[in-house]
Amino acid sequence: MSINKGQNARALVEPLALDSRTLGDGDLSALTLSHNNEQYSSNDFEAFANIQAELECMNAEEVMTTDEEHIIIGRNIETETIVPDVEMTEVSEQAQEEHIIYTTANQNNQNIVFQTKPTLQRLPASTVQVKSNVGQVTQSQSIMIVSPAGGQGTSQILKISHPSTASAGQLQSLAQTLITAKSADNIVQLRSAQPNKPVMATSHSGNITLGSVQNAKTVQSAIKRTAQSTSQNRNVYTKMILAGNQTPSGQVLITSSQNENQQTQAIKFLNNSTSSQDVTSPAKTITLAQAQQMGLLSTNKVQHILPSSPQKQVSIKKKGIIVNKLVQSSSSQTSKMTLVPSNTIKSPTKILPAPTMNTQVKTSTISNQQSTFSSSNKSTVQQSPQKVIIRQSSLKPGTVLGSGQVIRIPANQNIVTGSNQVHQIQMPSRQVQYVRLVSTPSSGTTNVVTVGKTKSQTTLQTVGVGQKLGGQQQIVKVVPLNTNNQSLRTVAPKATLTGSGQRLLIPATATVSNQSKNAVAIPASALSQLASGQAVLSTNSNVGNIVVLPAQYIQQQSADDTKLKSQQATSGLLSNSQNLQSSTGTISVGSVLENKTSQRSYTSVEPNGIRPRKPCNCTKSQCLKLYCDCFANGEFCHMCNCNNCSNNLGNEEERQRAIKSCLERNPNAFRPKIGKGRETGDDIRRHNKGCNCKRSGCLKNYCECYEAKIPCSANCKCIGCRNVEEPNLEKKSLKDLAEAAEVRTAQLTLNKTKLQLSEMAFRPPATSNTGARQPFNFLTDKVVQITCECLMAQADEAERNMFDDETSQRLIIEEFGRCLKEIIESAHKAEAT
DNA sequence: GAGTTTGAAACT
DNA sequence: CAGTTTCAAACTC
Repeated sequence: MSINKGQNARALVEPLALDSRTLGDGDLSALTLSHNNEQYSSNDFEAFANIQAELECMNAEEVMTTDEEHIIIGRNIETETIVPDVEMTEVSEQAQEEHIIYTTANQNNQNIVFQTKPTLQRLPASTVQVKSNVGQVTQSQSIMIVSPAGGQGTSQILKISHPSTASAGQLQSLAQTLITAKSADNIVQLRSAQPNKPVMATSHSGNITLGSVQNAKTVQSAIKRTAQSTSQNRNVYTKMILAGNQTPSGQVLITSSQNENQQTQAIKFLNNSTSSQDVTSPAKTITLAQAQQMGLLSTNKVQHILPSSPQKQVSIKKKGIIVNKLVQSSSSQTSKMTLVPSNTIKSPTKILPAPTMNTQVKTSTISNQQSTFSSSNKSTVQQSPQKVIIRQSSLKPGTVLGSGQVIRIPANQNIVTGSNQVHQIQMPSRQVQYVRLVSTPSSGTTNVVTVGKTKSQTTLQTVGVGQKLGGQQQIVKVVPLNTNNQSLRTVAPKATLTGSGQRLLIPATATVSNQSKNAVAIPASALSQLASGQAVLSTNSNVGNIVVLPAQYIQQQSADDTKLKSQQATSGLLSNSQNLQSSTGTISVGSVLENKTSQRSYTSVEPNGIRPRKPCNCTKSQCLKLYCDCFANGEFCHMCNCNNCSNNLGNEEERQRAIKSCLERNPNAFRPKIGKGRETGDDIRRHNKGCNCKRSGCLKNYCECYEAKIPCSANCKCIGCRNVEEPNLEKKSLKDLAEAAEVRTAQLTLNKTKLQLSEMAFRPPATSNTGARQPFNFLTDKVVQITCECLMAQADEAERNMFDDETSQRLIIEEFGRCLKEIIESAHKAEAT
């Protein structure tokens, strides 16, 4: 991570709907490998793990790609047995072994490696080890798929981009966290790949190698060896495998690769299914070219489907691999995915980005989010965005999935893509939700993704995306709306949108309108806020809707669903909520983050470190006015006590109108009120608008400045302000500090009042009929008021200093004289001008 | 927990 | 833009 510091990671979370109609069998079905007839059950993986355990000495296979992009293809299986997902990895440079094929040394050419079978190994959790090859790699990406060993539940896919150097410890920490989070039965193994050794996993995983591959280099991972050298442009991979033994605890497979060329990615699948088959099919790895040769891929149809950066992803576009794509953008960037915790956060969900983009972004609490998200339309995003597409195939109705679920793509699915990089995959009838994550190239941060699968009949899916921007972790969850089910406390998405276009619930900014039909274009600010936990609602008239929500919203829904549990006989949503919790809770991102960043647990602090907001109690505003803090902060009401609340997904239109109305009144309405001062330095926060307190002395929470724990500034129009900057905290007693603060407060108040008086006097509101500005013309009520305040302040100061009455009176009179003098002088100045 | 106070937001 | 009203949070009892 240290390598990538300074780079901002951007993640775009997109709902993807997979429409089987749009994509013919020739497209994605072709992606199915020859062995796709095989179906793998959860037991398969277990068996596979056993096998691999035997072969442990040989170490697991490693898929090596020097390239930045990885494509993951999941196959959808209607049966309970689950076919292992296919993994596609682009390989641009060497580093391949027998099974690993890389087609071209040219980085522009990107090969795709399909890996159908994950490599599993069983190791006691305590044996978690991370051995990573050391390279000068600046970045690496890993994809984790976590699926419950019991076969129940949905698998989760995690994409982790991380600096290669730091990956080992982080991965280890992550692995441990993941393990501990779910169950003790999880097995974690971290291996460092080493060149020159045959990759075990690939060998017995049955990778497909094309003879056409050239320059393939073998990369081997040796167990228990640390990479001694990352020599010569070879890819170095670190593999971490987390496997849950039996129980529905999730299995996690983590693979990280490192490359000296600054880009390495490895994708591992750990598939677990409910079926009882004992045989696991070996993983297959093929390049994209191979896939084409094999006829698995049609070169044409899929062409435009994949989001891609203009430069490096070209080949992929041509190749038309659609399923899951990971693109590593810039060489130096780092990204990381972790699981989003489903901890209880009782705070409203952020929905809306600030209307006007980019301008204020760096102020206040969301400053970290602002990094340079740009809309997908922008070229900057497209240069080398990281993209992750997570898709979930529908399951048979009634199928209960455990915490983890493997993302699958039905063979006949089609991907509809817009001009934007954001792609949408729709599965109309199934309401399967897909989410793709796109991170902008320049970002070098970590992404957190959690994918949870819900019950078949529900469209609820959670995807948590966390970004680590500016050193802060941010998590976003994507939740598809259940169009027909009310249990989500959300109203069915309105079909008002034309066609299947998706839109974002972003207030009134023009950027939204630019998005193409099927693509969701998230403006930079939107993404920024998205990263900070705001939500994006996209509605698709045809298909299930997906809402990007902060992690806590998931929990909210879980809680809400729990409430509904007693009410609804059909516990579809309930199961959803359970799945959500299980999926997100299986692997606690919070703990992961905590391990890494020592951040507080999500229970009390949001991922970005912001304390959760208090629930509102609005009664008359419907939570659609700025009176409502939730609304004012662009959040959905969540766990609030409000009445007749319309600040929720169910009142989208109404809410949008309210947002628009607010923006019309104040374009900055949704901007943070607390920004950073300009003149006094960037470190000082200030209230952008200032307060207007009159009676509280700005020392109670009525005062927004005081509430924000910032001193009043020149922006404030408060009267009798005592909320001034604290003096330097030295080694003084509390009494001394209090006295000093009091004196300072009085002085500042006095000075401020004088300044106001001066300003008032200098800008007289009235002139005489003759045009001459006489001093008395300046004695407006305001001036009188301020003068009185000056006198009172002087009296207070005298009292504080315990002057005697005579002295106090003298000081007050002197002050009065000073005020009069100032008024007169101001009058003369005005007259002169 | 009810009532009051307060100041921002909304309204005129 | 200023004054007033509305509103919800903060505060008090």
